[in-house]
Amino acid sequence: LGSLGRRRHFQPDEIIFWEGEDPAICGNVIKGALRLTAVTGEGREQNVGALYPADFIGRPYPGNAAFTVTAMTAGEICLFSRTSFENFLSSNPKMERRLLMQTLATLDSTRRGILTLTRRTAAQKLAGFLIEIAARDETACATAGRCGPVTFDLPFGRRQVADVLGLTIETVSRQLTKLKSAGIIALPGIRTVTIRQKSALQAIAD
Amino acid sequence: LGSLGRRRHFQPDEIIFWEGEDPAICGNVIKGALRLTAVTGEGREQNVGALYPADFIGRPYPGNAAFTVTAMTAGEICLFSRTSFENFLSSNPKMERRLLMQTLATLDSTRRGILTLTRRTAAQKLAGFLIEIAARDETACATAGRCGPVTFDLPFGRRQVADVLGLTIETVSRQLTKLKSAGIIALPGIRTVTIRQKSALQAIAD
DNA sequence: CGACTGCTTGATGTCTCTCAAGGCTAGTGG
DNA sequence: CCACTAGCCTTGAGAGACATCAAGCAGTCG
Repeated sequence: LGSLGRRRHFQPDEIIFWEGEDPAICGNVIKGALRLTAVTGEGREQNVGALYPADFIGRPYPGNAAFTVTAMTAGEICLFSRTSFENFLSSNPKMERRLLMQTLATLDSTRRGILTLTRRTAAQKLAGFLIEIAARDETACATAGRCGPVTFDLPFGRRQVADVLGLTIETVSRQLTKLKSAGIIALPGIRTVTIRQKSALQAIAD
Repeated sequence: LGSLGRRRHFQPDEIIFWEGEDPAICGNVIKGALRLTAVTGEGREQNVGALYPADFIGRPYPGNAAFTVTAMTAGEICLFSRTSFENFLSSNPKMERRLLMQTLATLDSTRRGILTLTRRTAAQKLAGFLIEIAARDETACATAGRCGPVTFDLPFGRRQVADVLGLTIETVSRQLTKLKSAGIIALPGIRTVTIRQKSALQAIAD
């Protein structure tokens, strides 16, 4: 698929695209995680989406990037120039269809995310977030037993968790300690989380 | 384009698709406006998007509808069965590309909407909402002078405004009366709004 | 050791929700 | 024509959740 692309590695917090510029390139995530952020008038950041392996990045057609793309973890992307990508799509209608399906799926999950951000309490957001991260981690590692406690690393710090969930770092921290006090999770390391009672966490997430 | 589609008219509050069913049809909006809503665990509704003429509706590939589609106004849609639509796309790669571009644009504006819903106060949300509706109405009618007061009808009631903005009807009502008291808007009718000081409204919206 | 960064914890404030009551309008039936 | 009812909107009082402001703590790097 991507023999005509150029591989590029990235480090955490590296910025791939800036909001407002026209990068004229697009590509696919191969490894790692990136985030899309927009900035409010007051200068606050808000994550509006995340990109994981196989996700599409950039815009295949002219226009300024609507969001800044920043690396959350180390990883790798495969970049194409826009023109070569367009040519590729034109000659591979199947790929174009696949891209369309994927974009529609992303749209659905983005809309679903709106619910999370608007109609949930901080506790619900955080519980849901932990479950989601754990699931993503679990599929990658497949180490954990179904019922036992699951341990994983958050791919980033409190600030970024807060930006994803639309909260402040203080609220994130308080909710985490509350979950810890309740015995639902443990925090063996600063970025390490152990889910001790997944059912309870699920109940909070609703 | 749509000679193979079936026309269907709809009335306000008519439900086109239910969340969770697999409608096996998709189509385009021709006239009117629809909204996509999701329901929280507690039974509260939240608008996650709106559909206007030329927007795509439904899913072109198998899968349950992620959201309920309800008419906001009277209007008309052009519906295709999924299979005929897929065939159409396969034989018209240009249409498929157009649909892809449109979906990407929708994704961008949906992500942009997340900012509005998470990082803005009730006053900011409502001010921005009024400006947006006014602009949409204005382009349709093109009656109003650039600087003078603009009068238009809200396409729906307080409850739906609240659902769009992620607020309660009480908060919407309070913010409206506050704007009225400040002389920024007038409310000649229950669903009619006059913008008296657009610049002030814009300043509040940020 | 001291500066720095990221996390936690506390005190206070404010915005919005919730609950509750009252008003306006429209439609209905006597 | 006038109660009467039903919806929708407004308005108020109170509570709760989260943000903000402000320290304090624990690692890390020079």
